Amino acid sequence: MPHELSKSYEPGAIETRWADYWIKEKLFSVPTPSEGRADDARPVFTLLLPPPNVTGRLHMGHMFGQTQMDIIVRWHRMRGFTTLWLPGTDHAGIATQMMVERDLAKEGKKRRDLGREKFIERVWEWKKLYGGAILDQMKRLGASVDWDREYFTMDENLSRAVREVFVRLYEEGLIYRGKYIVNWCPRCETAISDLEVKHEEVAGKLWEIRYPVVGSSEFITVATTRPETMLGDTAVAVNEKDERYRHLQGKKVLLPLMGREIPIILDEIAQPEFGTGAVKITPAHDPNDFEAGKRHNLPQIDVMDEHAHMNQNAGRFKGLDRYEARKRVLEDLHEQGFLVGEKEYTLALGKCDRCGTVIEPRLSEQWFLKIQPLADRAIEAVESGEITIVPDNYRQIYLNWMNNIHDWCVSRQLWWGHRIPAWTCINDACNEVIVAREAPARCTKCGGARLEQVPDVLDTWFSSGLLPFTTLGWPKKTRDQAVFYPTTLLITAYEILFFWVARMIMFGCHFMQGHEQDAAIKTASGWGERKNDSVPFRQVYIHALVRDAERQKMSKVKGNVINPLDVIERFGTDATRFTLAAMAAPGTDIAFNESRTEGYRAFANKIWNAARFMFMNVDRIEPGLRPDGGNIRAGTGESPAQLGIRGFQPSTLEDRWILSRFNRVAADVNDALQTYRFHEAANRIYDFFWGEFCDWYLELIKPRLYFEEGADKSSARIACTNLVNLFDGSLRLLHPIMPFISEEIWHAMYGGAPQLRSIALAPYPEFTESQVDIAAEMEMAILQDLIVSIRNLRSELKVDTKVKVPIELFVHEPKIRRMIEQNSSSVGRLANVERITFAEGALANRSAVRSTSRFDVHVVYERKIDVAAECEHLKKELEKIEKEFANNQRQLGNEQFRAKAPAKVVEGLRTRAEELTMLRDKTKRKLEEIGCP
RNA sequence: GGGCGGUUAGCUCAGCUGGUUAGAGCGCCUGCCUUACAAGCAGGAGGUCGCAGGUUCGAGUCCUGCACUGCCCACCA
Repeated sequence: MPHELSKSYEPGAIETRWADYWIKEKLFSVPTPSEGRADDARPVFTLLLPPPNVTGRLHMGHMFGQTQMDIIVRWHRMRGFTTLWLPGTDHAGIATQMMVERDLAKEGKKRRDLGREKFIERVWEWKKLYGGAILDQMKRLGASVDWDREYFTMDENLSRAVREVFVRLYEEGLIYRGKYIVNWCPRCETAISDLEVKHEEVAGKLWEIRYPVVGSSEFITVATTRPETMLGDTAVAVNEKDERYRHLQGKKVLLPLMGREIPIILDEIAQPEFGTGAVKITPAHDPNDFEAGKRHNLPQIDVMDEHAHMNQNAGRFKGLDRYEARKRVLEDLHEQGFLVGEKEYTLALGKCDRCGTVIEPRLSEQWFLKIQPLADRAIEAVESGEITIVPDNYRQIYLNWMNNIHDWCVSRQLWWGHRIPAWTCINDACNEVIVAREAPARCTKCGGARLEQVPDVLDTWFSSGLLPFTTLGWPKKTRDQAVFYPTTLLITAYEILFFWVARMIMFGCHFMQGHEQDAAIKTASGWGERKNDSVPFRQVYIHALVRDAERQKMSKVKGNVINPLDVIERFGTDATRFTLAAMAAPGTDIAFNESRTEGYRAFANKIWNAARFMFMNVDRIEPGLRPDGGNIRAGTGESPAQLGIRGFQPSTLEDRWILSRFNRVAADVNDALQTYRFHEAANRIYDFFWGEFCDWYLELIKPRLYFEEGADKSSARIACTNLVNLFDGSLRLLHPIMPFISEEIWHAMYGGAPQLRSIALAPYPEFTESQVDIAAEMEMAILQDLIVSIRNLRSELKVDTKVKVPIELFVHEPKIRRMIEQNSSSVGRLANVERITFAEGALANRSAVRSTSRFDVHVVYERKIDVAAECEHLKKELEKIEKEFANNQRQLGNEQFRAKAPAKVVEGLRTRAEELTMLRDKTKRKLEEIGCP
């Protein structure tokens, strides 16, 4: 049966077909390995997908991350690991709630119009409607996740685990409830954590207001960037050391506009060098003032409501929005002569990460996680190397953050999320708060039956921080945990290092303390020591960010978001993945550039056509021929030597050469992937496949394939076998980066071998030393040099493409001359040469000659060369040689260099010196010969 | 206010632990529809590696300073 590949490469159809096939065949599903099963002998590789927001849409950042994950995952699977990539989605509290609220707004409704229950129902509907989108998109990317284990952070079992964690932490005294200043978003109407506040430098003002000192004609001047908060002032602080205010100790000031007498206190919050040295204290509206207020027992006067509108405590300003109030306060202060200064001032304004609204520090009752004990262990885990962070510089960033961590406000005044498992007794004035796994029937204090669950939900990151173990069945002790925990690796973007990675480490170390991975499980090598199995993962790889072609960070607001599906639509998933891989040098952000993708689509097309070429010949010469590589299975104890190219019978120079080159590439690619140098892996494969396999090898074997009618087919058969096996190996090498085209061609090659389900399960090529042939590589390099030299001369002499020219060749070494003689038909074919005449002496003093240290080659062609152009060329050439030679001699003449540089380098320079001398002399003679001035 | 990264060909980027002649893709120029591929083939032009010092036998690579640029972190009014 002839192999079928359509004439042109159309990625769309191929890619969707294989994506469906992989899922239908459950190719990437990993059943729980049972104890003592043979498979347990295989090492385990586990990767948790950073869960995208359930209602999210795929953007280039996702695709970038997932491409890298998929490459690593497929690579491990092919290398014989039991490979689990665990997918899921996050309920994304604020983000999702906002979307649904926006949707409601179209109907002119607010969430309170519906009420909590109805609203949540609506979110679930929304989730059902849009929730699968991102997963469908992932399928299009070819992400080889285990779809059978897909989770959602609000699944019942995960929710139960969240409650369990909360209750345990509460019982351990690590979760507490209290009234503190938190970051409040007036638009989202909820508290948010420090991490969710983004600071932005803006030009603002610093106003100076004077407060009259009671019982004196003096004033004390304070400075503020938020004058409206003065309505809630309960003191003015000055520094003890500040002589200017020493005499005011114990006195009071009359708060303007409010007519309230407030004390002057001594506190180091006031720094003499800053502003006037006196500072207003508003304990209900500023975290520093809050602390100062506690130190001095000051009342807390909250002058705003949850919308940041002024409340009854703001007197006549009640009802005004905070900025309107600011304006009016300033006007009034000015009128009454209290406003004495206004300066330009740059301030770092905190904004809500989600909606951009300016944050209001607000006094409110919240739940906090006492972080220090957790952080201590999380620091230890990284410092001790139980978790390694790559690239290394993120390690310090992580440690800095962890060392300066504050308690985490985990409660949110939202409706969508895990509701805090706490109940308030509303029986009379009891107010007892009960934290429990399930709703209690009676109050534990007063015995009353009227209990109400706390309305708050938990920060989204609270539940996602638990995923490494909750997705494996925690709190139950499961076989999955014994096998897959700790996960091997985490690949993620820097953005969520603190939000997510840090929390997972804290929670993992805490809740999995004492956990031990089944001793029979071999973990992947290269991921640090197995000292402590409570960590959620052994290594974290932080990848860079994708920017647009102008290096701008992509954001919906800017409208510069590149939709990967558009790119995929035009160039194919494989080409898009290859682009991302080829640009993914660790550490640096990438500017997504479509012209690259276009180039890699051309690469896919090149592979496609090479495959068509192969099939054309196989069908003609040896129909039914299949490669051998797929018949060996990964992880079955085959020695590495057997994982190279199988069934390859090197019978010619080009055979020996390509086999050797292939093994070098395999070595480099494995090496590159081990250290996340995706770009290097991609480039190596690209250069090999196009630059060596297609440009040289395929061209060189054509004479063997195009045998004469009735001639012996045996060398054609060998050529075919080699071709097929090499192609098979190359596809396997390529597969992690370009899974679709490799699968398509691979199946065509193995057509009718049903036991081979997918190239994704075939072994990954490894370096096989016995297949390296240094002599072949050297000889081939000379041959390539010769062919290129002839092509150069032809081009300079403007020889018509179709004309075959005779050449004269002088080779110093007999061995090399013999080698060229043996391969003269290759030279003839690839350089369009009619016949080769070997000269017995050097050919340097002739025009139309190219020289290297190994040979002189002369193209015999009657057309007169362009003397002027040739002169210019030769002069330039000579100049270059002289320059290098001078440099070369300078170094060799240096005694220090000869003494200190490695012998290899010195020797290299000496050899080069000889070459250069020879080339210089030849070039000079040529110049004379032609008669250049 | 701290910390981190970038600056290499017209454009987008490689260049790992310092070592002989700094690479690729795209674009550009020349010639080819050569029976796998014009999404191709062959050849070519194009770079004082941001600036100034330093270390070294030797610096795109290490150190210092500067300039420009981007990012992150930060409860000083």
